[in-house]
Amino acid sequence: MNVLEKIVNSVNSFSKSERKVADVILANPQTTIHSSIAALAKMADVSEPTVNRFCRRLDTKGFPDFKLHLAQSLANGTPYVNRHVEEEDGPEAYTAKIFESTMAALDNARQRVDINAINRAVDVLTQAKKISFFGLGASASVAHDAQNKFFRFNVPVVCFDDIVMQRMSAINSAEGDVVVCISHTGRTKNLCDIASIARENDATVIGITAYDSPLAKECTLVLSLDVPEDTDMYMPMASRVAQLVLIDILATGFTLRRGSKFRENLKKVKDSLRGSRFDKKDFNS
Amino acid sequence: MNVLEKIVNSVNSFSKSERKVADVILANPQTTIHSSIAALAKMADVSEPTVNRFCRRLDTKGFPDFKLHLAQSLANGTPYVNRHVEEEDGPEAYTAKIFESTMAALDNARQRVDINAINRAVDVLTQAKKISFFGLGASASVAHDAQNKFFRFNVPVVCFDDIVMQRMSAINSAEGDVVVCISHTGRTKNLCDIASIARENDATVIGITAYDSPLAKECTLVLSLDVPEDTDMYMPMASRVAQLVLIDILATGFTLRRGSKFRENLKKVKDSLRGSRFDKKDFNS
DNA sequence: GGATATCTTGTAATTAAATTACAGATTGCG
DNA sequence: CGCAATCTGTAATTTAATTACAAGATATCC
Repeated sequence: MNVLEKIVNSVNSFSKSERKVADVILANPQTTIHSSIAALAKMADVSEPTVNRFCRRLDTKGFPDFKLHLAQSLANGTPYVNRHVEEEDGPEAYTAKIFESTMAALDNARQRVDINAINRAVDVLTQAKKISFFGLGASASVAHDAQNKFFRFNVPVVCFDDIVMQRMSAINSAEGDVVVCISHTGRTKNLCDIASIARENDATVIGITAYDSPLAKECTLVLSLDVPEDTDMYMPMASRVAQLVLIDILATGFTLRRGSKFRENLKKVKDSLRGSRFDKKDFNS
Repeated sequence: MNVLEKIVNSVNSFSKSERKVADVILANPQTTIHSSIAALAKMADVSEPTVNRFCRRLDTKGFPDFKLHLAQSLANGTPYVNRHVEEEDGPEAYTAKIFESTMAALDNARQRVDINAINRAVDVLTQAKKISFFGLGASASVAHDAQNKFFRFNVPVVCFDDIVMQRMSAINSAEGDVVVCISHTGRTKNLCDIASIARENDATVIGITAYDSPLAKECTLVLSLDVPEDTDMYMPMASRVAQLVLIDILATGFTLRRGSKFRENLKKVKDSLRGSRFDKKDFNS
């Protein structure tokens, strides 16, 4: 866990002097990592061994080790201890906060993601006769993006953001088909229906959704991200970015499984765009 | 700059012994930050002052300071010094690498993004009579996502991923309308045309695209991200995530500008979904 | 309410680590 | 081949961190 957070959490278990140390560190974390134990002790108006004991209490080997941990915490972002956007934030503040909170969400997702599930999903996808991506609302754009990636693999891919089309498509699915249902909450009724219908028709259903949600229950395989959504803005933000990265991972896994010969194929797809674009050289000259 | 990268870059300017040190550090960066200068010197089979000189050469104050910098570099991700996915990577490796490279790209974008441009874009958007989002290919899903965010603001929003519709829409634009063109490379001919047409019809054109690209030239205001795309996969990945975060930022800026009363409106939009979802309580019971 | 036990905190001594100064070795160049 | 410049290591010095111990504060129990 992040040392800074750890300090905040265990602030109650500190003694009076240790608390002084905590306050000084939280107030100037950046200064702390460039200070000696003597300097910090002076700032907090305590003795050097107290600082040392403080470090030990946070499960570090000593002061230098503590500084290392602190440096890592600081590197991981958050000059804003609070990453939530607030009313009075200017452009600089909210821009930084959104970048930071998105990165933090990704970091979180990385740690929690189930590698085995990803591997199995890639298995299933590589063997699919047809792949369908379904999402509604904000998740629809994720589904579109997935389509855009997977159609390059020369596999039949469909993507619908319309309930009726999704339903018809699901009813027509058969064994060997893979249906990917995308929903952050996993509580969208229509999408649960789709998953259920697809399963009844022997398709494999992969859910990119919250673990333990109604949708998850309907799926053959669940890829759970569990990104805590910042509800301040009443919009899906970080969760959707994590979903996209997951799509990237699946697509990458897919190409790796297919081998390097297959990769050349992707290059062809990319090169096919050349005619529709301004050439780099043309433009520079 | 990241110390690890710095080491890799300046590997040529090192002397023989310094290079030994560099090799050892690059091979076991995690071990390094927990070693004393003596231990590291032994591992690299050099003397302690050599290690110290090595640290100084990288613009750090000395060995402890160097360790601090190294710790920060490591915290920012990359246990994989090379973040590029490789043929022989297993699921664990490529999953981690994609998360890491995406986060690195976001961090990079955060540092380069032009706050003033964002602020002006928010200005323009808040005053728009109508907002149009246009993108093609991979950028189309970003445009969809933008639509999904901005339509909540009760502003007329359109989004087309079809060149003909885009063109018609652009021709119909008028003063006070804002057209947002999204393209990573900024070299998609059709989209450049759209931007040009929209401008001729007095719309304000915001480009989310590469600085100094043909598309950028056609825009009133450019939001440049300059995320270096990992071309190994021949697919837009990190760049598109950065674009999405930029959309989040614009949407957030928009709501902040409108004030807290407006925010309640967003809650209403979100609450309107309730009927289409399984209730949390229903499900848990 | 006082005495004892426990927990805190600081001082001083010790140990460990990093840095500097200097000298020997190596390499490059005339 | 020899001089100069650069590199590298040894040993001394300095600095920083830790430990041991004692004094003070606080709580507890009779």
